[in-house]
Amino acid sequence: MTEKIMLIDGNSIVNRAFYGVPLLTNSKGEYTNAVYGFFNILFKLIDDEKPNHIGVAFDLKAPTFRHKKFADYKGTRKGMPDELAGQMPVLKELLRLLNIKQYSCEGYEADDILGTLSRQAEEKGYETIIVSGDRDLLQLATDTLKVKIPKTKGGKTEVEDYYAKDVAEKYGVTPVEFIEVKALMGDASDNIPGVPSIGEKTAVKIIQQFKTVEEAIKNYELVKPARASNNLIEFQEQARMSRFLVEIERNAPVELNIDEMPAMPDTISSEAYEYIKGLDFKSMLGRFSSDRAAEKEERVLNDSYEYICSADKCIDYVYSNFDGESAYVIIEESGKLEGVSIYSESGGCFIESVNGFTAEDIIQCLEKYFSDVRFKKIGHDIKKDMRLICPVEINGAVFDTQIAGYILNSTNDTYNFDDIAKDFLGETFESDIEILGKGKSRVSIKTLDLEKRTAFAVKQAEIMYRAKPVMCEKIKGNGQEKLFCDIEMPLIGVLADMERYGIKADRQGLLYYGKALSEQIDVITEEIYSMCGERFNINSPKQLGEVLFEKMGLRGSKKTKTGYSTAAEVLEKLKYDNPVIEKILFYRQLTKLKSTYADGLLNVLDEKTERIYSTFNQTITATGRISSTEPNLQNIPVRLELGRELRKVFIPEEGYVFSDADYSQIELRVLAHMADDKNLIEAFKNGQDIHRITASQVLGIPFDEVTPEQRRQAKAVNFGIIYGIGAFSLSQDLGITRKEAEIYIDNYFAKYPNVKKYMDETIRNAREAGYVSTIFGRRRNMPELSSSNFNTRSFGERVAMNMPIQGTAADIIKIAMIKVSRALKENGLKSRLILQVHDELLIETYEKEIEQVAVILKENMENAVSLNVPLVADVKQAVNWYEAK
DNA sequence: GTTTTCACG
DNA sequence: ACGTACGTGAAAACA
Repeated sequence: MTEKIMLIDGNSIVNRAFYGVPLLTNSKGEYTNAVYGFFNILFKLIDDEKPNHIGVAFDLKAPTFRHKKFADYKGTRKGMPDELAGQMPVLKELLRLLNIKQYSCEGYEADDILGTLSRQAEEKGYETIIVSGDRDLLQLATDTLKVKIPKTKGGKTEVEDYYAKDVAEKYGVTPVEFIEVKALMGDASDNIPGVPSIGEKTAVKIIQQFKTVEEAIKNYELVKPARASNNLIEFQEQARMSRFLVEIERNAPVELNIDEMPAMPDTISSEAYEYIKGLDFKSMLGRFSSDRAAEKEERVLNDSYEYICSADKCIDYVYSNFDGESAYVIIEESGKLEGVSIYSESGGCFIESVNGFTAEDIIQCLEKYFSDVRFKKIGHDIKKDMRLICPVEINGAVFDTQIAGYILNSTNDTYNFDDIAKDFLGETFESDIEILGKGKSRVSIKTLDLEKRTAFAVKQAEIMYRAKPVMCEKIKGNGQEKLFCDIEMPLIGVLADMERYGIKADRQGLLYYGKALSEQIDVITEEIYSMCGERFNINSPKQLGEVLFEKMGLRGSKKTKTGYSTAAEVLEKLKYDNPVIEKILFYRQLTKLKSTYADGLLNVLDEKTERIYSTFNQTITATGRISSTEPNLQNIPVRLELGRELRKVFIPEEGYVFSDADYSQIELRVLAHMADDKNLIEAFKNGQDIHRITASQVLGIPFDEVTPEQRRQAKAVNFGIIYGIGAFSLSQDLGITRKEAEIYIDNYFAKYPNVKKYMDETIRNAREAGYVSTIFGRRRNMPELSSSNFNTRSFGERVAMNMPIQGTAADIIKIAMIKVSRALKENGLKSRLILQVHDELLIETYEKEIEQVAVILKENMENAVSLNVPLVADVKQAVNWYEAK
């Protein structure tokens, strides 16, 4: 076996990790994000490459030979932030405990150590890999030496691999020439001057022609453009200096010794185990075996935890202990209740279903506990519980810890017990996934012994009970009580009802629709095969890309990470080059409808009731919207006629009709209100077509003379404003030049100056406060705004502009849903709310209640809140969802 | 499990 | 010079 060596640029990777991972702390309040991120990247690299020797190089604080030659080298660099500096000793200590070899060398940077060690490794014929976040290292790539550049993208690590040929492909020069290019273009982050007026494009061109800086200087008359030529001669010393600074030293005084460089160990010392545990890196421990890890941490079972498996004892214990406020957890396995745990100051119990004492018995025993409002209940994902124990109702649910977690930070992806324990109690709790596993290796709770499963069940309730006051305090501190108590908590029941009712679908219609699609797909598939001259999987972007762009030679296209893009927007541009393109686009439309909708919906159509039951998630979106899953009923086709036909299969039950109401332009109205822009408010007060008004005002033409095309453009601008517009995207969307788009946007802001002011202020406030919020106090944290990465920061700015608008609209319709649902119940109507699609509500309406429902919908939606602009909801009746628009 | 594409507001 | 509008979920291919 050949030796495989991985050499890591420690400083560069820990920097990436620090900025790529949010500022985590362990339970002692020490920052750990950079160390955590470093090891995440390291483990991924090790899993991918399986090196048998690892070394990590670090810079020293002392000045290097580069500083001695050029005092300003890295002069613009700010020092490490304190949050990172404090983690460096931790990182180094942990590496030491894991026996990972560390290199550093006085007077030299980590780069030079890597350059030197890799040279020695190559000379000995070892397979060598260099890892760094710094592209300067690409100069070291050869046909056999690979440079890996990890990128953290939204929490995940992706790695780009570069051999010499990859550098050539991406940058148009060889790795060695890469040094010359950098010398000419300079590097602002290292304060390497380069040559003025020469940027990447020009530098590459010059080096492609002359190969080296020296040659280019010698032949400066031939260098184009003229400005570059002049500067090259004038700044030639600066260019030589830059080259010196950029080139990595490959003869630093360090010695490679692979015997001192073991791979990542499988087993670690108890010292290392304790150290990792102290950092709260639980998941990391899973990689290692250890003497200590093997000694299972036997938890001492709290004596006050009561185990209950009989009706008598259940009733006796519960009703004599939990009459005030308590937290409960329903333990469920594949949709079936296995047990219930309850916890309060007076103790905790686990009521378990065992032979003879069934799930139904438990529900019966606890009926009063759940349905009587005098038992104040803290739950977690109460909506799920409502469905689980239906028809027994849950009343008096005062606090849902999952939703509270979401309100306090809407950007987390989970709000599980372990998350809550960590975030609000500063404790670690082994999650159900850690204890029971996930996927097909998940085991039943029954496999745990009695004490363990009692502790496991009751601990969860205990966490909720203790976290609640902490969460309450934060909610109050944020001014979010109303949002939580008056919107999110009451919404739980509304959503639970919607899930329980479901929506009726016409099975025959769905089958017929799918069959018609299949027939068309068969025909068009053959047509595409014959037009392309071969049979292949049209669904595979890879195969399709090869056929279109390689075999048929269609014009080059934008590449994705893995190959050619064949997305509709790309194909659309090639429509006139080959008739097969239109066929493929149509094929895509057909197969999407068939697989996702026709087949997808049939799969979830209940055979007994002929209804479809979606799940509405209340804790997913970063903006406050709800989402819909299994199936998603919020993305049923409507824009194209063929897809829209599908809506005909969604029908009301016998004796009922649909009442469908949608808000008109709710987001733009919210914007008008929040920005308090006179012009925009006036436009809505006049009650006319808003896009047309925008066109007329921005273009300065009479309302009646606006052409359909002008209206279309204004509509795109209006949408763009809501999303945090950019001239580039608007130009793409409208097929106009960037310049024209810019003018359009400028004119828009000139006409609606308060909108501009509002956007600027929102971003400024967000940067200061670290979050944005809606009128009702819903928040989204915005760490992106202080990112040093341009793209991340720009994204943050767009999000900051969009979230308050989208979020306020979401708040408003949630309020309307609660009001509508209450009105239906208070009036004793049979009609029920069954769907919400962001700005639309659908009510399955009892025929005799049509008029009443129409009034309830319109009144409650339009008066859900009072803004500076009127809210308008249009209500329609229909015999299916297709007709409702 | 990740990537690509496409359906909706 | 960057890379390019906000928010979702599902299916199929691919690794």
